[in-house]
Amino acid sequence: MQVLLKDLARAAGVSEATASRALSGSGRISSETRKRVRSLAEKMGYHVNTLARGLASGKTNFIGVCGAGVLQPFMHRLLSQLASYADRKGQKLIFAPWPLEEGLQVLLSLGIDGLLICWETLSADLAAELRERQLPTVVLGAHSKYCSSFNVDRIGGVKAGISKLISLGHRRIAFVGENAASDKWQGFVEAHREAGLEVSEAVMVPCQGSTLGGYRAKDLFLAAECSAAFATSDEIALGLLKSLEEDGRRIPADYSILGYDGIYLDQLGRPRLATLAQPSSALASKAIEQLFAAPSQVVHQSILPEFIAGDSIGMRG
Amino acid sequence: MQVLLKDLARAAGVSEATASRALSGSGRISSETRKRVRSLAEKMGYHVNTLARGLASGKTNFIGVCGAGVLQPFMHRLLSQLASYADRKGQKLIFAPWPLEEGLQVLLSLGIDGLLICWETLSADLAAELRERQLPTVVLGAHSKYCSSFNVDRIGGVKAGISKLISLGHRRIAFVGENAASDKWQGFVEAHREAGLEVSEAVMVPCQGSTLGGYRAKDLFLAAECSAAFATSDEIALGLLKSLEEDGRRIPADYSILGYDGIYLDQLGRPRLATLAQPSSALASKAIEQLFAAPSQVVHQSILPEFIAGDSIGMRG
DNA sequence: TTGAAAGCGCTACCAA
DNA sequence: TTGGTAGCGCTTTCAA
Repeated sequence: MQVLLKDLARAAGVSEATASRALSGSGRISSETRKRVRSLAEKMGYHVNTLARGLASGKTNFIGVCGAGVLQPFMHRLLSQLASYADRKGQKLIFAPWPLEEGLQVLLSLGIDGLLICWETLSADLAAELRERQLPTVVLGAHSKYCSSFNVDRIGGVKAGISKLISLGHRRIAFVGENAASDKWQGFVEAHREAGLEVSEAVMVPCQGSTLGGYRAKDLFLAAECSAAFATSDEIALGLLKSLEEDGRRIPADYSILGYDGIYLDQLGRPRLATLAQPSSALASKAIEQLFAAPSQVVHQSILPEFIAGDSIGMRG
Repeated sequence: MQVLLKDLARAAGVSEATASRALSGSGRISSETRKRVRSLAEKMGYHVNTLARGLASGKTNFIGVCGAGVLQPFMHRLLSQLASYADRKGQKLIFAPWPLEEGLQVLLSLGIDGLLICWETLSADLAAELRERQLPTVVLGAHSKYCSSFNVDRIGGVKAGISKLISLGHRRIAFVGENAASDKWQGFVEAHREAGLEVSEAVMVPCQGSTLGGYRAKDLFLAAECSAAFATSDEIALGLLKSLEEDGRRIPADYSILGYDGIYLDQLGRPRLATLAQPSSALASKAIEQLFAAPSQVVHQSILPEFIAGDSIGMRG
């Protein structure tokens, strides 16, 4: 049989109320009673029923995680960081890897104490509902009008990466990626301007945001006559790199390639793609911190990606 | 304000009991009342409180997913397949990507209706606890003594893959991977035996199960004087491939490489690694099916990985 | 087919 | 510091 609170209370010779206090950590109670009840709970194999506790207290110690990115490759690092920071606050992460609206309903009906939305923005309607419930919410990897958000400073990150390429002697750098990536394009342009270089739109190599896209972008890239490429995602970078190598070009001797995201940080040893990695550790710690900060404080912050010096960039040949 | 069942009932002019019946789909109730209550619920934005429903009914419609593999790269496909099959049964997946014991406690205290354990086996203790709670449990990607399990037929899969290499003219194939992979080794040997070929232990190239491991295994592989390599994971395969190409060898002209797992199926276009992909779709549908089958029926099944003919294998040069 | 009422297991309030 | 008691929001008997 499942051990219930009343069984525990009876065995300890106290009331259910006292047993509950002993376990929950709050409440006024003698430390001796607490110790006794807790050790007994362990011995008897008692575990609170989360459902009942949540219903009675209105708190579940669950933090819901949803949003487009939840199952994306570069999210592994972020998710495990989030889980570990949350753990220190005694909270557990629950993932709802579905479309935002749907995932949100599940999470809300579970009585989560906080919500993290990853790589997606919040509609006004949803924001209103969340506000009404007073649910602490943080948006990660995007900006939100409605709640605290920790965005990635794509402009600054790309700018720093491109400056690095320029300092390595590259004077004509291709911008390979989906056109929509306008933040990244802006950082790209700013780095050039700061170095006193002109940027022609001819260095823009449009391609789909996949490895295949990068693979197919080779001819356009070569036609752009650049000595280096900035790819707006690591997938693109890897595809392009592969395709250039198959063509007999050497990386980084002939061409330098800089990626974005840091998807393979844990996986690839050498040769490692130089990339602008998502600042997952900073994002995670700030997000969790903010979730438990004064709820009235709405904070917006942008965090720079981390420049990872890999083996795919070098001095201009 | 949050809309509660009693608000809905009052608005519909029925008792809470009736409103509850109208929503839950079971219970005897006139279809007219049901329709009225349901449309009203939608209009008023009513959502059941999962906590309360779970507490009262003992059912949550949640299926817990835990085990070592939950956040591994090749699990993406499996997890989304699981989610979609579960959805058809009106169930939602909840992920607990922590060490098994810990994740299990969270899930159990949530009152899940079923449990999927991925790529891990169940200890006798845990099995006993699950049995006591009568929680339908299925183990995926491993064999279990204690509950239904759908394992991957690694032996048969590798055997088929190696036979394919043999049919392409390869007579001496390296086995690159961690030594622990004994199922795979067995399949490797059987394929040779069936073809009337001898297997020398000299073709065993031990290496760590990472891209870096594969990258470093190059010299040992070359020393083994094989025309093809079977790597026990795609990471290893990719590392080895990369390292050989850097060395000026052409794949598959000079060497054929076959991987295992299918981690990049969705991501990489060309060139695509030939691999033995985890049979995620079959695993997912069978697992969900079994979860709702007669609980007394314990089923054990092994499913063949899917052979993906990529561009990394070819006729012996 | 419906309504009234008794819980599900726990926490929170009040009084002692 | 403790115990009694009234719910949390829902489902599920049992009668009607």
